[in-house]
Amino acid sequence: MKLSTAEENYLKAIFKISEKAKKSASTNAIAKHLSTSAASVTDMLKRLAEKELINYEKYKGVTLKTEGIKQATQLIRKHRLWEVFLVKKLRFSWDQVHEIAEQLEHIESKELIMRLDAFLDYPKFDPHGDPIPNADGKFTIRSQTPLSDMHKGQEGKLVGVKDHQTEFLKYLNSLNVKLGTIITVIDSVPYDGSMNVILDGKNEIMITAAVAQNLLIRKG
Amino acid sequence: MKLSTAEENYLKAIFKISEKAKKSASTNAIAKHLSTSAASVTDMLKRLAEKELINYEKYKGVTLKTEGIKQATQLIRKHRLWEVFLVKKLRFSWDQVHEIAEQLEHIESKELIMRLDAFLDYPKFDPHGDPIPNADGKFTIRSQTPLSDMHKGQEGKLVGVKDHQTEFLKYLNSLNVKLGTIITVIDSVPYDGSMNVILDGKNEIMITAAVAQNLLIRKG
DNA sequence: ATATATTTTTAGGGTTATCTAAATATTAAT
DNA sequence: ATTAATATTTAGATAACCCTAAAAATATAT
Ligand SMILES: [Mn+2]
Ligand SMILES: [Mn+2]
Ligand SMILES: [Mn+2]
Ligand SMILES: [Mn+2]
Repeated sequence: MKLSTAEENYLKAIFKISEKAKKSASTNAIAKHLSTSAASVTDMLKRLAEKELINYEKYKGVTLKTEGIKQATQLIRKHRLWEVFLVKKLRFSWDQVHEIAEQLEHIESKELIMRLDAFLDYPKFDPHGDPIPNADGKFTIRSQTPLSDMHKGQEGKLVGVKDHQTEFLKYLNSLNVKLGTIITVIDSVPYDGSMNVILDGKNEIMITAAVAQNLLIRKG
Repeated sequence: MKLSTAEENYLKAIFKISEKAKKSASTNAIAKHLSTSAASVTDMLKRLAEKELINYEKYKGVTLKTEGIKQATQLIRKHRLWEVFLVKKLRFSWDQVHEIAEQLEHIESKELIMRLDAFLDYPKFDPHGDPIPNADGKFTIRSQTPLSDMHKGQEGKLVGVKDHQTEFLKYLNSLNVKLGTIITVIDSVPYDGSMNVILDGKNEIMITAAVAQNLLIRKG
């Protein structure tokens, strides 16, 4: 089934919202995610339901049907592969690639994605540490903990970030925190959740709770 | 100025038609080029004229204004750079890349094109031998002659093809004719314009006039 | 020069994807 | 259980592109 860019974006939004909330996506949540009006969302939901891509009942929120999941997953696969390309091959910084990948993900060609995947050597994770679904839509699962849940003395490697905003990523750049950085918790302040950590066994820095919540660590 | 995909395609069509015909582009020529109706073309021409991208007078055909030329040229630059990427990096065959490049050319990011250009080592020609305009819109000019205009005993290198259709390119593949192939004219038949040629000093083959007209040779 | 053929434009519509404002349904609070 | 707040849908428009059929302008042929 050939979908429009708008339809694809809605499916991806529904996928991401229900993945995070672990329940059906509400009209307002979709509207917010896509920076559009609730009325426009209702409009589109009717059309997506008509095409059998989603389960939609008035006032009840939506979930993706099998074909909707497949389409959303493929879109995410394309988005993340392109992000890898932009960072690994074109040497973009991880804070510059999301917007461009938002466009590239809609390019339609099975062959292109197959070859891109091979060219990049079948990456399993994107530049933000997000898993890249394979051609069958399977995601690699990885055990990870938000830094904010770790305790004094614990150590691990930064494997992902929750927040993808340029602002946040640039701040991490300025702290010299990147994927692969080894983070050791020196202590955490119960009062405000801030933490003192050591990066790669070298520099000690202070990290606020807001930042710690968005850093995903693989312990050990 | 931010243009829609449709607007960009019209500008490119007008550019190519007037380049080839060396005069203004007619409504019908544009319609044919874009496989759309003449009515739709008139509709779009009004909008492009409104945006000061073209010179348009009812019934008189259109030419591009400065900004229209700039936009069309940049689009061609992007198309051809992507084609180089697809062939050189993703190992597509030259007959498979045009359709995908038609999509990729509309991705908007100055930075992306700059980096792609560098990644590809600043190519001057695309996989079909067409010149890639530089960032300022300048095309490299190259002396070239259709094989059909060459005479017995003359020799040269294949540097481009006029016809870009998959059908034609696949036929060339089957003849083992590619860019860079040295072609020596053994003789040409005045009756039907067909020619006998030698490829890279090895195999002798026969080429019809229709094919010879679409092969561009740099003599010597 | 007039008739005929061709090209181009206009008229009238359709689809997709938006929007704002108003109406209705659902949820939360008293 | 009403009422108030919030969420969602409907109503009515608009803009961008596209269409076919009909009208008008231009080009060609006799
Ligand atoms: Mn992204
Ligand atoms: Mn990412
Ligand atoms: Mn092409
Ligand atoms: Mn080309």
